[in-house]
Amino acid sequence: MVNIGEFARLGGVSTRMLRHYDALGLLVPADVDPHNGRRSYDVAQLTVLNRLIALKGLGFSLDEVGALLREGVEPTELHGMLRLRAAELERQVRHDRHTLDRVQARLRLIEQETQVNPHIQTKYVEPLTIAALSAPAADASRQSTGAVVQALFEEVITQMESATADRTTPIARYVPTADAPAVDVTAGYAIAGTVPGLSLCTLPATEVASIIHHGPMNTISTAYQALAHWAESTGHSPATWREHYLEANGEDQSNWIVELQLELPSTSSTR
Amino acid sequence: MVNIGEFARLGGVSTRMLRHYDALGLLVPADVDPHNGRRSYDVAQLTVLNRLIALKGLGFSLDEVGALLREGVEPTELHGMLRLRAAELERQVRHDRHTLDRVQARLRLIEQETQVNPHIQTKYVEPLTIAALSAPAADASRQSTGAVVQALFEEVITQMESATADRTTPIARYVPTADAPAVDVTAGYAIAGTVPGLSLCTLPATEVASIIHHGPMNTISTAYQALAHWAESTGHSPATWREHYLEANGEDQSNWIVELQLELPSTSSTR
DNA sequence: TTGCTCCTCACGTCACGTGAGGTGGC
DNA sequence: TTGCTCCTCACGTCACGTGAGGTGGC
Repeated sequence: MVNIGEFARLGGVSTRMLRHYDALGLLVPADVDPHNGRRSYDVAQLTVLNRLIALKGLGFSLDEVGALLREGVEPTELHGMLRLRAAELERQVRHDRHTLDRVQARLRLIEQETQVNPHIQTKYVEPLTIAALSAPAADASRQSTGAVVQALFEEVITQMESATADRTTPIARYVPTADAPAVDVTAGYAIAGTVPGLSLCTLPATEVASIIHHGPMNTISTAYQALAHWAESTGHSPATWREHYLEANGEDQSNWIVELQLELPSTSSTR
Repeated sequence: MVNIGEFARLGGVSTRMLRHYDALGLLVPADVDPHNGRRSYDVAQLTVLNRLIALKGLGFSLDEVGALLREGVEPTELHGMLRLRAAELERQVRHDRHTLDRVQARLRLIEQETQVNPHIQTKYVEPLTIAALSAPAADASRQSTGAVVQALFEEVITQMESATADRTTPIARYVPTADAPAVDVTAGYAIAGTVPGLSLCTLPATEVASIIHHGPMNTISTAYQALAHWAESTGHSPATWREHYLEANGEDQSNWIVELQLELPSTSSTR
């Protein structure tokens, strides 16, 4: 039997937290002096405290931790709660990544505006699973692809809305076909889980050359030309590319932010 | 000039939020009726609202948004704030990923306990940058590697503490050397940024066979044997492997959770 | 007797959601 | 006159941190 200060030290928590857990009934001291209210804990209660901390560390609320601590939670029930938690965390991670992408795009925009920088950046992108639809376009020009992309997104949005899936960054990918000037267009949203009516496709991890465009889509050719110029001067031939619509809300396109990514074929390096 | 309800609809926010932004001085209506207090907004104020929403969407607090909205923020200052934000988001993503790993490990533990499942799972792991140190061990046995790993971790922790870098999952990687039974051991923590005195090394993305161990390290051989048995039966030769110490706090190892990952050489597939 | 630990309120945090209770405009 | 929108409080959210003000134990 130790007092609250000692128990807190042993458990690596604050005394305030222990009083809080007591108040919530999560971890009641083994004994309370009826005269002065002082709490005494059994050292064996450290096990409970550790489980409490572990569950809290998995991101459960104290309410949920309480439910889990009370004996009688069947493994299947715990399993269900953990699956929910995992799904939440996946959503959270995707959301934060999306925000991070947007913050980084804005950083690069500022750098472009203040200095005459090489706007092009090469980077590695991780594999990306998107719920998407595909269709061919006659050629790689914006005149040809624009309508195709728009139609695809409208269809994708319809499907996702009826499935109440949450959307993050819209992404389009353009792949040259064997059929001369025609390109295959894929458009969709990064997602976890599945959406009925949409196929999930995983865009491969790859090295890309990336540039940020700011403004309406009808002025994006500047960025494309810069990217094409870069590709030419570095000996790459433009091929498959992607568009990440990082800020693209509403019809007013004047503040749209779009990242163009040119996929660079792996130079069959070490790997 | 529109009333608050109309302005809220146009901006896609709640009237409550508009009143809140008014109270905080972030977005004051163009006019307020002195008699009945009704707010009127200028449609041109939608620009401000949109900027406010955009900044909030990047994760800035309303206080910070306020500072950014007041004119006179220089690009360099905004740049600084965005860099801070990006760093925060990276930390957040790493933290949530770590939590997700732990939740998933517990899920697999429950599955192992309830059913006699194949405990081994193959999966793709993304490239992982860790602040780490390396040293050779005489052979791959735990007797040889154990002391090396422990010494490495102690040194890494010392360096990171003096740099006040925050640690997440401890990770060890074992790579066979040309020098017969000896293996190279690398131990460290996933991290962003750099730590003086520690080299950053990026573990490659790869397919792995993974198994979860629960309990003290002196009982981990069961898991190793299962993994070795699996490798043998599927035609893989055990080679490079990793240990993720998902739950490993304090000296009491009885609740440790460790994920073993056997790297599978890429079968030179499509990519 | 002096520190030290312990106690119980109770406010503050962050960005609103959600009523309660009431009033002016079409 | 009836809905409809608007108004201003003010509580609730979540897990504590942080004093304030006071008391018992070594």
